Amino acid sequence: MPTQTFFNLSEDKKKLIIDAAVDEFFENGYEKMSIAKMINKARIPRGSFYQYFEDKQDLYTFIIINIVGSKKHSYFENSNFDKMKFLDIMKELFVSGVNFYKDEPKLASIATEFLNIKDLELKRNILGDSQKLGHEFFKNLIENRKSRGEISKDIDTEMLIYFINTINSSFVEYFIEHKNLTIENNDLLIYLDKMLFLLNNGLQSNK
Amino acid sequence: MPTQTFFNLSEDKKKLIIDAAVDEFFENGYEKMSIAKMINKARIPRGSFYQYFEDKQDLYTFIIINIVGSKKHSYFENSNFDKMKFLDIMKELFVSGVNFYKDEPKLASIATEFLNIKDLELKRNILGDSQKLGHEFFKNLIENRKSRGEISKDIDTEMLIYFINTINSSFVEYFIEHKNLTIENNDLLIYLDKMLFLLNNGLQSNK
DNA sequence: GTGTCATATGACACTACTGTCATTTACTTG
DNA sequence: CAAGTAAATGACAGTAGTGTCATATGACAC
Repeated sequence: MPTQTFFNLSEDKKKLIIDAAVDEFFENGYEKMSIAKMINKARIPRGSFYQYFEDKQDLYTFIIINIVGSKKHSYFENSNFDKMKFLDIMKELFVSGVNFYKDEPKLASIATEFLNIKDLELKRNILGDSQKLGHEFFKNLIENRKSRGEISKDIDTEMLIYFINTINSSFVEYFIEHKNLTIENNDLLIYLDKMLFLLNNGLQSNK
Repeated sequence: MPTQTFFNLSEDKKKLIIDAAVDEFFENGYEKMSIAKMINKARIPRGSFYQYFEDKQDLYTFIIINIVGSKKHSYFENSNFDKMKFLDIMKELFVSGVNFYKDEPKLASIATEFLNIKDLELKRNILGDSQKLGHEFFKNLIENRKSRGEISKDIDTEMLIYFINTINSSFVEYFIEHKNLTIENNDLLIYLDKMLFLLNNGLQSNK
């Protein structure tokens, strides 16, 4: 976490620093991102950076949790899930991911890179216990829907959670690679409906 | 591609170099992998390396295509797909991925990292046209199965290809993270069957 | 105005590489 | 063996960073 000195800075200066850091992480990824370039972009002296942050990981942790995490969260929070169909919740989850990407492409990109980080030690250092929250949410949701008969009890919950996380992140990646898909012209929603159709009915679709 | 000088080396020396390079790529990933460390491990002089390879990307390309690619390929090649059920082909695809990981964990790891590379330019440089081969294989397979009535024609082919690729790589990753799953004690196959069940029947499973 | 504290600053020493090149060595063949 | 070619070698110059530290500056308190 940054030092008190950093938090004492004016909002403008903090924003200047964070923006430059986000740019650098976005452009070069965690590994190749260089503090030298970032302080150059933000036009702050080298010494100052080390007065604010311990090192690159310290800066990254702050950005992932306090910048990326908090903004992303706000996109998937406001609905009354209890009354919604499971597939509609999934749809909203996927769409909120795309909307986040559209509004904050750099932050979304950084988030995606973070999710794909192989170094689990680093990931754990950064996330602490908050990684479990998403898992709990899905687990409760799925088990609730099983009891309502909306999801077959033959489906393994853990497997379905993994499955959903996988296709969710791949859906956003697919959107990024095919940027001509947009929510506005509906192509994206058509694609999404195809995917949810497959998820719901399986290959045979003959119910 | 390596120079003729490299190919002229004895098999032992080539193996020594490739093994050291594979180790380094495995341990540090493409970005952080250092030629300095690798030549140190292989105990070849710096000048020699540059007599064999142009640079890191040249070495990487060679390893991806001629070492990883060719070995991986051999795991999913020998069956008579035409007579098999679609789900059994999928099963074999997933299992062959796990078997490859078990026999060649470093190579499999390098392959997974390669698939997740964000720099599409680099990826294209390395793969050339061979990236399209896998896609064609699945496309033919799926359309063939649609005409046989094994897969519903309501399913979008492109989407299904993407879907399968996604869950395939996620399946191997899931296996890596849960190493207690093994083919020997059947846990892995049970998990795989659950996944294929979901893929086949969808969430409702009430056909 | 002086002391004190927080903060700002950039030169510096250090680390970890990369790619080159002049020189040496080894191998081959007439 | 002598000449000629292929390959091996490691010192070197250059690049791109990291983290530190002595010093400078500004602001406020008395």
